Amino acid sequence: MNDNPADEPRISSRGPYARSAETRSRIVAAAWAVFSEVGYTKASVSEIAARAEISGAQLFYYFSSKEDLLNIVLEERDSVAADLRTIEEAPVQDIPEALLMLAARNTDIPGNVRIHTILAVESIAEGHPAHQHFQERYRQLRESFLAAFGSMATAGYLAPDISAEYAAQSTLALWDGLHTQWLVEPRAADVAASLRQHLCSLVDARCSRLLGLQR
Amino acid sequence: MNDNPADEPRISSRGPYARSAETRSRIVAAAWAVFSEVGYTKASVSEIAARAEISGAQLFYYFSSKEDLLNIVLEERDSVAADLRTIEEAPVQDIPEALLMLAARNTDIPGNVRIHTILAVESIAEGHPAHQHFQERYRQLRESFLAAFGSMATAGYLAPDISAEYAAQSTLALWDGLHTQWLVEPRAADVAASLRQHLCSLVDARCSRLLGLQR
DNA sequence: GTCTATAGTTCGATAGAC
DNA sequence: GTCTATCGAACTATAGAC
Repeated sequence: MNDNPADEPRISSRGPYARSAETRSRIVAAAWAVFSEVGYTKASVSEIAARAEISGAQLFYYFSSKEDLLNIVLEERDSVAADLRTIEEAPVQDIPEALLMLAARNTDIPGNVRIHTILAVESIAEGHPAHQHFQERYRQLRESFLAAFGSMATAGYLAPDISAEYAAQSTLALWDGLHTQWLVEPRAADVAASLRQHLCSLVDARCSRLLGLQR
Repeated sequence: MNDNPADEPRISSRGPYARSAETRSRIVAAAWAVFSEVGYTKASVSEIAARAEISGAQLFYYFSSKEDLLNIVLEERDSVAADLRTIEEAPVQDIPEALLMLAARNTDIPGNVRIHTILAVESIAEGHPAHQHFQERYRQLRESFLAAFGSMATAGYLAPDISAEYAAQSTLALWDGLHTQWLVEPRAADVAASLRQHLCSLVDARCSRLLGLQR
C-alpha cells in the first residue's frame, strides 16, 4: 500500500537520496502542524504540501494517501510524546511526580496537546481513519493509569475512600478536560496546578509530604 | 440574506403553510443528529436533507446556508440543555445535587453530550463558525461554576485546602473529560459516579452528609 | 498541471396547499 | 388562481489523487 522510498528501498536501485529523507520529514512536520490546527477532515493535502514547499504531486510520491500521512503522524506522536513507560517503571512513591512530569513534557512539545485533543474527539465518529487508533490509545492509558494507582493503593498511598479505578479514570478525564479548556481559552486554565491539586486529593493525607505533593 | 418564510413573513402574502413548520423542525432534528455524529465540517447538507426526507435544494429554502443551520442547532441546544440557571438559583446546600441533576439531564437528551463534545473541540480552530459561540459558552460555564462554588466556600462547605477557582475549573474539566472517555468507550466511564465522588472530595468532610453526598 | 468526485449553493420549472 | 413548497439539474469551488 505504502511504497514510499524511505520505508522500502527497492532492490536493484540506487535507494533514496539524502534529500529524500529530509523532504519526507518536512512533509510529516507540515502535516503535524496542519492536523493540529484544523484536525484531519478539514486539513487539505495541498495546504500541507505548500507548507512543506513542495507540489501536491510530490507529496503523493512519499505518501500513498492522506490517510497514510495521518497514520505516520500518529505513529510519530506516540513515540515522541506521552511515553507511558515513565509511569509504569517509576517506583511507587514517585508515581505522582512522574505523572506531573509526563504532563509537563507533553505540554512542551508544540502542537502536541492540540493534535491529541482534536484528533481524539474527531475520531469518535465511526469510520474515521483514526477511530481504532484512539480507542486503543485510551485503553492503554486506562491500563497504565490503573496499574500505577493500583500499586499506590496496595502501598497504602491512596486515601481510604479512593479506589484505584476512580483515581485512574478521574485523573485521565481531568487531564483531557483541562486541555480542552486551555485550548478554548489559554488564560483560563492552569493545567499543571489543577492536576497537582487533584493528585493531592487522591493520596492519603499522611503520605502527601512523602510523595512530594504539597497542598 | 435569509429570506426563509418562517422568519420573515413578507407583506401582502399568504404566509407559510401548515406543513412548513414541521418540515423545518425535521431539518433541524436531522442536522442535530448528523452534527452530533460527525461534527460540522464532515457533515454534508445532502445527508441532512436525506434524513429529513427532502431534497438538497429544499433545505436552502428554509436555511440560507450550512452555517445558518449550525447556528440554529446551537441555539436549540443551548435552550433545551445545560440550563445553568438551575445551579445559579439553587440554595447553597443544594448546589452539589443541582450539578449532578444537571449532568444527568444532559445525558438523557439523545446526542446532546456528543454534539457538545465534538463541536466544542472542533470549534477550537480559529475561523470555525462556532468558534466564538463555544468561547462564550465556556466563559458562561466558568462564571456559573465559580459563583456556585464561591457561595459554597463562604458558607464553609468547601474543604479548607480547596479554592472556589480550583473547584470550578476541575469540575468543569472532569465533566468534559468523562464525556470524552464515555464517547470513546461507553463501558469504560461512569460519568455520574465519578462526578459525585469528585464533588465529595471538594466539600468539607463535616458537611458531606449535610450536602447529601455519601462517599 | 490535470482529472474526477463531491461539496455547498442557485436556478427554473412543476406540484400542491390555500 | 395565487402563492408556497418542492425537486431535478446545473453551477462553482475545492478536495484528493495521479
